[in-house]
Amino acid sequence: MVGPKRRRMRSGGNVSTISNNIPKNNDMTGVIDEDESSAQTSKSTKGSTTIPIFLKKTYKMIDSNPQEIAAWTPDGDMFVVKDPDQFAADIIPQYFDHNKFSSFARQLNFYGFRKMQSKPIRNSDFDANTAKHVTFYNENFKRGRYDLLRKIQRSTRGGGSNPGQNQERDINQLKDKVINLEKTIQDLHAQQEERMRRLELDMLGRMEQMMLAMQQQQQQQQPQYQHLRSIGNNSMGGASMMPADLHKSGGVGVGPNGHMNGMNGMNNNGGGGGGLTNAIGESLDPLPYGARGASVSTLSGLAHLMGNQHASIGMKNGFSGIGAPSGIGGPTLPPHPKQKQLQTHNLPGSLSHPPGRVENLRGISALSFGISNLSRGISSESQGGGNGMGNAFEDKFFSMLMNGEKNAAGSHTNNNSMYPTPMSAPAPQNNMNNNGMKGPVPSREGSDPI
Amino acid sequence: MVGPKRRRMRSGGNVSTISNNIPKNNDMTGVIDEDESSAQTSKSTKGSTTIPIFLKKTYKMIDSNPQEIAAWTPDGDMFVVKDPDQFAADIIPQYFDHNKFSSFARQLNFYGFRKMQSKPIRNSDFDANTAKHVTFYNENFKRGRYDLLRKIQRSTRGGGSNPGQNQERDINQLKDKVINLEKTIQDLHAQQEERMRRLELDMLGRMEQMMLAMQQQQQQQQPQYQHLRSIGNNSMGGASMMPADLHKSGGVGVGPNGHMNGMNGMNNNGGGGGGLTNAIGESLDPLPYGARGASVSTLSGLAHLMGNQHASIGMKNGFSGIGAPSGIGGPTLPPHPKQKQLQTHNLPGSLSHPPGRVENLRGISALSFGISNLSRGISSESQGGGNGMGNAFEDKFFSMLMNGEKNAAGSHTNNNSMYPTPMSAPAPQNNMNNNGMKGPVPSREGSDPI
DNA sequence: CACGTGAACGTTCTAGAACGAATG
DNA sequence: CATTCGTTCTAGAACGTTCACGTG
Repeated sequence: MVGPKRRRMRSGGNVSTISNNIPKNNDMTGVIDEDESSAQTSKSTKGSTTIPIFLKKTYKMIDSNPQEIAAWTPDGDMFVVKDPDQFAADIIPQYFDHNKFSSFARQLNFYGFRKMQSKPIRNSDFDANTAKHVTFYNENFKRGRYDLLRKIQRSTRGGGSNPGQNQERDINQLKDKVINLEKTIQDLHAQQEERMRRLELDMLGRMEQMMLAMQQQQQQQQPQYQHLRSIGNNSMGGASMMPADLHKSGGVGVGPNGHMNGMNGMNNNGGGGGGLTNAIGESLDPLPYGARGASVSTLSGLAHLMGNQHASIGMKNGFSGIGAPSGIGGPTLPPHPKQKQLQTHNLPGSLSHPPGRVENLRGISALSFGISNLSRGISSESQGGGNGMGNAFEDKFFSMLMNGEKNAAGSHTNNNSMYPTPMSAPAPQNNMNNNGMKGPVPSREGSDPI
Repeated sequence: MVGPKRRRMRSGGNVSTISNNIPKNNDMTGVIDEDESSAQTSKSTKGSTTIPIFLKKTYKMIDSNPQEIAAWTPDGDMFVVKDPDQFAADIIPQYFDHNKFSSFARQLNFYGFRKMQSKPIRNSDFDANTAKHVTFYNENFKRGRYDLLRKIQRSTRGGGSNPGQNQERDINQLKDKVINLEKTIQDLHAQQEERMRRLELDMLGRMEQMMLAMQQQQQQQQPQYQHLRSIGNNSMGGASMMPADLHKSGGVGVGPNGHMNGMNGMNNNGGGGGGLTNAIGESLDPLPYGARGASVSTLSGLAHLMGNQHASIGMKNGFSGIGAPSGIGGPTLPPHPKQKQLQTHNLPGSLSHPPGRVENLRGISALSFGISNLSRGISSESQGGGNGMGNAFEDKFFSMLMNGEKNAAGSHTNNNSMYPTPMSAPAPQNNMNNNGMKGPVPSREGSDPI
């Protein structure tokens, strides 16, 4: 094969020339070749076993050349071309069909070799003797490890010595994953909002209902006579009403029982779905007393509250949500929620909402009516009761905030880990700044003086 | 230019990769290199490990230069160039291909170093000896911590020349990102529950308030015919009413029990729902009527509130949804808004909770009383009037959610540093603010002492 | 003015593309 | 003719060095 020429030298005449020069005996015989010689180029076999000719030649070249021109590094992990010019002129042509160092380097490149930096840390270290040195490294190209060559494959080929490819795949997969996760998160957010919205609507609806009911009752009652009647009849609406009567009359099982009864009555009304019942049951636990009591009395109270006096009270809190903002007019009604929110919102800017609610709650709590108790009871559920009324709510919010923060925090940590590396990250500046800014800096100043 | 000619070794890819892999002949001997050398071959190895040549050189430069010209600060956290001119003229050229201090500084800049201020605060403090001193600081550039250098990366760099390393880095980053995202999702799930609960509590609290207010009003108003009243009260549905009566009359189960009773009544109305919310919502659906009845009685109170006097007032504000909308008689009001809402809600079935709740709303909506208006009014506040009723609340909630999300989000991206502290703060608002605020502030200023 | 950053230009190394040659 | 490899030339990416600009 090699024998007679052939080889493409290709390009310029020089090369060719050179090649000519070259005897080509190539024979990189020695340890190396033999075997393959035949195998050679053909890709035939292959599998991993096939060793590209370029590698065989290069290995032999480094292994058997004058140390002054090219050689293995002391540890045998890399090879150094001490005099590229001479190497190109005298050595390369002996093995390849050209005499260009760049072409040799390109080939090394195809096979995954890397040029090692040769620059000294200190220029002073610069040594004319080594200045020209060019070192190449390949994980599987080491002195005495001819066997490793089979692991090296040309980059353009499927093979893959290049880890890069696999990694790329991984990267793409991960990117897809990230995209999906982000999407999921967005969906979750959307859902959350949706739920909250619904819940609010639901609550509002309920409130309306209550309002209506109350109004109606009032109307009915006013007539005076009716009430009684209503009782008998409507009773509740029954539901609740009924029980009441019952209780009275019978002195029913006041305690829980009484309730139960009442409930039952109610349930029947509501009756309906099992779901309801469940709900009810649960709900009760939490706020039982307060809630009830509150609610009961409440109504009338509300009017007041909302109305003039009370409202103001609520307002006091400061937040207030509700009443407060409303200022005068608002005064009466507690509707507030929003108002407060608004206000709060404005203030904080960022967190606006959450706080707002909290505040509102507080305002409410301020009312200090039985309600407050209720609220607590409620809140207590989640948290634990003891706190001041407002507290409960506040706590909730806090916790909420906390959670939010936590997340953030978590992210931080995590992120940190992430970012560090990432340098690549979009905003380098940020990274830099942050780093620089934070911790260290401050402390340091003092030091300056030095 | 300057020095020896150009050498640039190019740090680029090589450096990194190479450095790692490389055995080192490079010379950056000294303490420095060794480590890397081993690193081994594969370029794959660690991305992070790569240390830019600039840093190696600078480290070595500071570490091995005459103390008179450049040195570490006493604490080893920074380095000081005592005589920039001499440093530029004599030292820089030994390591780099130029002799300009500004170029050196520019590089330091790329790697995140900050120049510490050395100016004296008082003129009198001026010291000719230190006047020229220039101090640079980098969180990961400290005496005896050569290992930290790997954490420093060039700001502009996308990755290094080495694809492998870069890819690895990317992969790690992506993996971290995935972890964070997954965590975020988990948190979101957790938060969702929490938020819903809170929202419900909040709403319940408000409702209670209203109830109380109404009751009070009622009482006030009614004084006349008390007998009826009791009834009337009861009416409420008994719920609330009942209790009242009971208390009065029988002193029934007073205490808690009494409440309970009331509750029952109420609950029934509102719902017995367990947690207030749930109970109510649910209960309502089921038993609309009853509820109403109950509520009605209550309502009366409300009616008043909303209705004529007070309510109207409140309404004025605009917010308030309640009163305002209710306009005159609650009843009169056009319920609509909600209905619509409800409907929409219903649609979504998907969300488990929501739906249920929604439905409740529907029931309510069905009532189509003035209440609906009320609700709207309320909602409107937050948003601005025009929207559908629910909007206001929705907005709030949304915003709330948003905020929460933001935080989370923030965390991902920015926050890193920021949040850490927040949690502690008592007031939610504060927290938020703090968070945002914090991060940055600290950073630099201190340093400047100047 | 000082400091930090952006932009321009040069250098180095790696990778892509084009084309020839050899093998089957 | 299809495939693979060799050889060149060129493009891309990243860092290094300078110079200039904006902010305080």
